[in-house]
Amino acid sequence: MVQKLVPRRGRPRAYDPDAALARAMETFWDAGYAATSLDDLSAATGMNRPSLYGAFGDKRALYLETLERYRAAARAALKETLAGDRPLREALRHLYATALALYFSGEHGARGCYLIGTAATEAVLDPAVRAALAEALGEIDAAIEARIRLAQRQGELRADADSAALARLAAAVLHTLALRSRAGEQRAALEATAAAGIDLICGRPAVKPGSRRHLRRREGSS
Amino acid sequence: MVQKLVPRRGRPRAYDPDAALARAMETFWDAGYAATSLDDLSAATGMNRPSLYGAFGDKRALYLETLERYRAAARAALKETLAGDRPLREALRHLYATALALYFSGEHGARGCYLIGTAATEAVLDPAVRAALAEALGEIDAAIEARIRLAQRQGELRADADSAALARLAAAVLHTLALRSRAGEQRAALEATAAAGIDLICGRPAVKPGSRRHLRRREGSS
DNA sequence: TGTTTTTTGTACCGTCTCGTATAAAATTGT
DNA sequence: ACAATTTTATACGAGACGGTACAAAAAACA
Repeated sequence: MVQKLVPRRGRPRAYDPDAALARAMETFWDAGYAATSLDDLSAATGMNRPSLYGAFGDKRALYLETLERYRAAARAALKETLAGDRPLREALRHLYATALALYFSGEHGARGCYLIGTAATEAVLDPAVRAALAEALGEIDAAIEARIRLAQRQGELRADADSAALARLAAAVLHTLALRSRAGEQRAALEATAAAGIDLICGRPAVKPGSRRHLRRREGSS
Repeated sequence: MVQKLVPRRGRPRAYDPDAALARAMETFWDAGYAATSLDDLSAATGMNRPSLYGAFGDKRALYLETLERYRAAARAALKETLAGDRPLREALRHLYATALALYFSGEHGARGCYLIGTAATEAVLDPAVRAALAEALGEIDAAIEARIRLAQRQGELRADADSAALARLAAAVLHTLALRSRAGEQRAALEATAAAGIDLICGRPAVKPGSRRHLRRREGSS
């Protein structure tokens, strides 16, 4: 990653670009894009304004780069948690646990998902942000759908289930965790909701603890 | 509602406070709280800045009032769509259809839910916004849970299902619709996701169209 | 008609905003 | 040691920002 092989010609930069990007992301994450000033970013990264400009361009370009950075991290997390070496239930449990750990990692309290906390607001009026958000959501859907199809091939889930629809609902659980954590809900409540979502998606209906007698299911009325 | 009974003493106000509040909300809805300036609000409402100040207080107080207005509308919509005069499936279908109609009603394209589009961003650093958001989400959960319990009493849903957990997952479908519409997803895709969510919650598994042979369900692996 | 009361419209203030110009500092090459 | 190159640091400028003072306007009261 670090290509410091041939030393550059002039004065060496006093910052690590990727670390600065991470700090900038932290700042946007708490306050949102619009409420974060260049002074805030300068203070968070330790870079003064001209250096910020030279490294990333203007505020919006910097923000778009943080979105790409977050997407790359999310991609890696999806690949790791949804690996095919364990049952689908375990994979989803791992996915939701990893997400909650991230959503609750803020210094100023829980802050949820970076995309939902910052990009969702800008998405209406900024096409680039909207595109990044839509692509990120699509990647999550696709990764979960691929894992569900694997579970279907392995006989964990009935083969005629709509894997795409189920994946989008599994992603919906992720979305609600992100939103609710940002709204201040307790982590234990979100863990319970994640577990209930897994039960619903993987085939066991949500049942009040203490009254799970038999697991057959009523059919819908229509 | 209108108490114009006894005419006030001084010069009559040239605006309708509630209509102005609605216009202000439209403005926040598109751009978010932080990116909306008082000039934007002045232009949208037709009120000049001193009038805005006299009527609502500062920008934040005005925003908090729009949140209350939205919550009141949401409360009314929940009551209407979740009425007990039809099956749960129909009630949820009506709820999601009403929500989608709202989420796609923006002038600058779909904008999703007002709370998710604006309040979620401010919630981390503004306790009042966070409280309003949390209470609004709680009201939605509670309304859906009450409707689910009714369905259980009427035998539509098995009585030992965890109504609170199911309600939070039904709300999660609402949250994902709000987010995805703001991300630019097509309305038809969201309608399909809503239908799949109803199937999952009310008891019929999501099945690929064209292969719904029998409706029995696999059990979870654990 | 004149006084009182409330709202409107304009103009303004201090502050913060983003972005940049400019010079000093720190390195490589010769 | 000196020139060339790149980054840093300070400082600045034009404009937008939130919020308010003040006088004109429009109504009810006397």
